[in-house]
Amino acid sequence: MEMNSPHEKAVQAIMYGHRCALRLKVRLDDPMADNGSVSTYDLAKSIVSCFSDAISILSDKPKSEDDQFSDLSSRDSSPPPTPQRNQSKKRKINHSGTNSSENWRDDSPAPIYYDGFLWRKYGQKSIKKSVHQRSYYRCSYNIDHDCGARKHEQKIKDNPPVYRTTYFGHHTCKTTHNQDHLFTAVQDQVDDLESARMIRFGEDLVQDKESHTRGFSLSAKHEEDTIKEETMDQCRVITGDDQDCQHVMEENQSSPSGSYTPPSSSGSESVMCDSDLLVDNLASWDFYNQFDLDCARFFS
DNA sequence: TATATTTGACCGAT
DNA sequence: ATCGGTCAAATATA
Repeated sequence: MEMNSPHEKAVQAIMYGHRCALRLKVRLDDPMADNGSVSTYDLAKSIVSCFSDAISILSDKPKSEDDQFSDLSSRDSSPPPTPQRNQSKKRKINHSGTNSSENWRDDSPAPIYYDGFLWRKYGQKSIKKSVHQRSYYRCSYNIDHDCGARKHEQKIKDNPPVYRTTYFGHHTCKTTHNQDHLFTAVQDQVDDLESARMIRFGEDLVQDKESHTRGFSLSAKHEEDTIKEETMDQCRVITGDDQDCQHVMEENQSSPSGSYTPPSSSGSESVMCDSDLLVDNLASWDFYNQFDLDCARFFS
């Protein structure tokens, strides 16, 4: 099963947000039950971002479904990375001296926090034409799998913010190992917390995830943190107030934004893939809904 | 201590 | 000489 249609992406975004919301609720119900590795603010921000994503995807349907995503992937053997989770405009670019079929540009209102691949930052430069610096990333499997994929990311516009990510080369690494660690990891955290609660309701959704023994870091998270600090700095200049910055940033946020720090995992031997995640989620979706109703009744 | 990021140096292209 | 991309030592982080 492929995870390509906008509908499926929207469903995933909503499910991700739902998991974050569940965790937030768990924490609000019983602050001691949570290990506190993720701040309440970050959880809330993730929830807002996920719904923004879903809304963006669904409201974009009339024009983008046919000509942008499907068309480009079917025409080219090296499509942009999937799953794509931000509202963005993808464009093939011509770059003299390189194979243009392997280069992609992606503009989005927020830094891409997860594009299906793991990246390692290897440089950052001031660019003549822009006040914003450009960050350089290469595939985290650059050495392990001799993967030559790279990307640049740069904020190219303020108000509304536009972040341009340009992809170069194609991934020769095993993408099933590269993709979906974030979702897997996030789901692990939420599942752990949910398991504890669901037992109270006589249910047992504990699943063998194997992921807590793995260790990896998400460049995208740090990438986002950098941008976040830059944005905060800009806000401070204007408002001189950190709380205002938080509000402004929250309103401008339109992607899950990496605020949710996943647990460590080495990822290199993960076998979790799209279909696993989707089936798993769909299987528990009805239960989650019922669980919400039960909780609402129980705590009201 | 291992791994990732930061940041000035280096280098090729123009 | 300047610019943009990459390297790699220093630094940060878990």
